[in-house]
Amino acid sequence: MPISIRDVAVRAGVSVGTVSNVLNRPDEVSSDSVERVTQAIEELGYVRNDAARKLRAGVSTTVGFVVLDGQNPFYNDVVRGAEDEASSHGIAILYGNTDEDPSREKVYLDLFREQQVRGLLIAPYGDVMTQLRRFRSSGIATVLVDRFSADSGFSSVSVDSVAGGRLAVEHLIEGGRRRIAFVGGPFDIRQVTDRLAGARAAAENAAVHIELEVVPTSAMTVEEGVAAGARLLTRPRREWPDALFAANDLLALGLLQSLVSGGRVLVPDEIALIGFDDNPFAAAAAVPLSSIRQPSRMIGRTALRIVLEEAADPESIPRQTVFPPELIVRRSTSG
Amino acid sequence: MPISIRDVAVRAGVSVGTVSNVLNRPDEVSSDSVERVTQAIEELGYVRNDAARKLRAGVSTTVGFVVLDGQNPFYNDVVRGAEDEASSHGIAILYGNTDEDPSREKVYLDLFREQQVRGLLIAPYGDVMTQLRRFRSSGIATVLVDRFSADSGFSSVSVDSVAGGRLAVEHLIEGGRRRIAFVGGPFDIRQVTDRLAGARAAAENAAVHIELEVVPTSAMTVEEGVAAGARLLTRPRREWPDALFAANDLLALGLLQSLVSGGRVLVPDEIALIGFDDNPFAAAAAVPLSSIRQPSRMIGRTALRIVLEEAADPESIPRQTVFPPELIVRRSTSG
DNA sequence: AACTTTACCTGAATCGATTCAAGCTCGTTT
DNA sequence: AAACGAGCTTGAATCGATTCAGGTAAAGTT
Repeated sequence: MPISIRDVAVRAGVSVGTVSNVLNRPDEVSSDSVERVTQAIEELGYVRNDAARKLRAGVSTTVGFVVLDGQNPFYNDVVRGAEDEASSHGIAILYGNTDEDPSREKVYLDLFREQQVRGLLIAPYGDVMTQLRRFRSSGIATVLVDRFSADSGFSSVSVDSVAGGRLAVEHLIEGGRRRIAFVGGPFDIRQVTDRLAGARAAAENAAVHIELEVVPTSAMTVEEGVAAGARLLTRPRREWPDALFAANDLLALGLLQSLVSGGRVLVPDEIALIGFDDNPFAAAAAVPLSSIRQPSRMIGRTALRIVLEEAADPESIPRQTVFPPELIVRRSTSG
Repeated sequence: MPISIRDVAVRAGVSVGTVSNVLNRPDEVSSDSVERVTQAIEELGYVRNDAARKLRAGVSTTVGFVVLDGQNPFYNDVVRGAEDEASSHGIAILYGNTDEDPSREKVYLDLFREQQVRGLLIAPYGDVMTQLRRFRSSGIATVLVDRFSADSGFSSVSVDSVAGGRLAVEHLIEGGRRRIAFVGGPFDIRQVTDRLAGARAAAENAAVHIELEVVPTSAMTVEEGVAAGARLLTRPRREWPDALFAANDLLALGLLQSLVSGGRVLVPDEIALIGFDDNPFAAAAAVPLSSIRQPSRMIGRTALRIVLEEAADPESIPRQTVFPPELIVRRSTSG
């Protein structure tokens, strides 16, 4: 026997219309009624039936968030930011983690469309543009997260990865490093190529000559980092780079593990190391890791705010929001 | 102009009742009708309006999951397991991270009750029993995750923390350690006291004399681990314990950082270290961390399965599912 | 031939919150 | 005294999918 607005109305001695008004526009109701209704709600433990509300008023109180790697702390932080903003608007988040699997991506998009979410945030992996256009034609506002896409016609919130790459390599150069290796891949991930582009720009603009080599990986995981580190160390010592820039902190943690285990390499004395994302575990590594911080919570917050605005105003024009990255210096580059 | 079941009915030349039957019990409809309706749905790009469905049929296609620490990889894994199970049932997950804040916990519970979720999974922090009982009286199935609670009248899925504590300390003793410190806190978290109880049991049952001291912390974070490690190291060397058992891997990572930074202590030679949770970053630490693994995905999967079963059968009796923990040995204890 | 059964289909009632035209009370204006 | 307006309240219509009593036609049974 769930309690309906009718029960509340009876208890408060008013009509259902008045109860609804108390809930939605309390200023148009006498304070006497407001009080009686509020009390009745309290006593009965009434909660609005969102399904009925959604059906009649056509407003949804959920926003979908599809994330491509739920295990990566960076995305957890982004979600956390979105949550903060959402809960202050009384909005709940439907969460879907695709683990870089395009078929899961599709499943979630269908599911969320059935739910008629108010809006959709997505950190896309595969080619979801077709799906997303269907969303838009259903009138569901959509914002891309962590992916800049001027051409797609969707709003986006991301960080300037090129600037981030530049920051990282400039920092290494300032620290006196001259032989730098970029470790990352695969190269069909936009963020990877952007970060590398930034690194290249920094190397070319430097006042001194910089050697920049690329050490490709097949994924951005700790394991791949370990493997890449081991490969580097098979070289004769004088061919080692004197600094590594990893495309994200998971890779960097793996590299670090390879380098320091068994006391083989002194970090940063022999090789400096910088990552990307400022993963909370990176600060806690054996040698605390320098990194490029993305304002992850802010990204989530902003994305949610934009999606709500676009949901409210269907005429709104897609906009690209780009945040600047921030250099975080720790021991791994400041020997 | 969203497309409704009525549009589909017109297009297919049948009644709305038949369309609904095609959607929900296709075996009671002639194959001819099924085909015509299916095609009409396809052509019109119709998707069910879940709000109307929920309102009338009272069935919900979402399950709420309230997590107490969204930053902890352990919970991310649990959520991932729940997701897997959920999406195979066409169910979406409403996600709420409380960050150990009881007021956020309350907000989410209200929000999810408004949404009339099919069921609720919760890794509770504060005292939510009152709230939860209200859930149950609304007929919403509820399962506690990562918290055993025979008395509460709710089902639960968790790991035997006492056994885990025992495993950890037995392993340390077998490795020849005799002066063991348990690092953890606060002690109003059930998992902490359970893990300590297991540690105590192992120490008491050992064939040799074991000194077990308790080093309390005010939270289970990396920072607290670092602080606890620093405190330990202020003692004269001969008063150091020869092994540490941290109540979770975040603490252990912090301890490790304190111990090894600057080459102060050899791990495991001088002090062995074991954690709990088998956090993926623990395997990648400077000294790979031994730990007690919880079958986190399995926990999530199972919890979701149970909550769906209970939602389907309101007469069902609450049951406690307890998984065994598993010892994972890495370098930090096997010098 | 009269009946029962089977296999489908139909369409109105229903879920609960919102909305809005219409109504009611009082105090104010003419 | 009649007319008016401000301030509130009321209750029926509505959203779209589901359900179910009732209906129909064809097949099966006696």
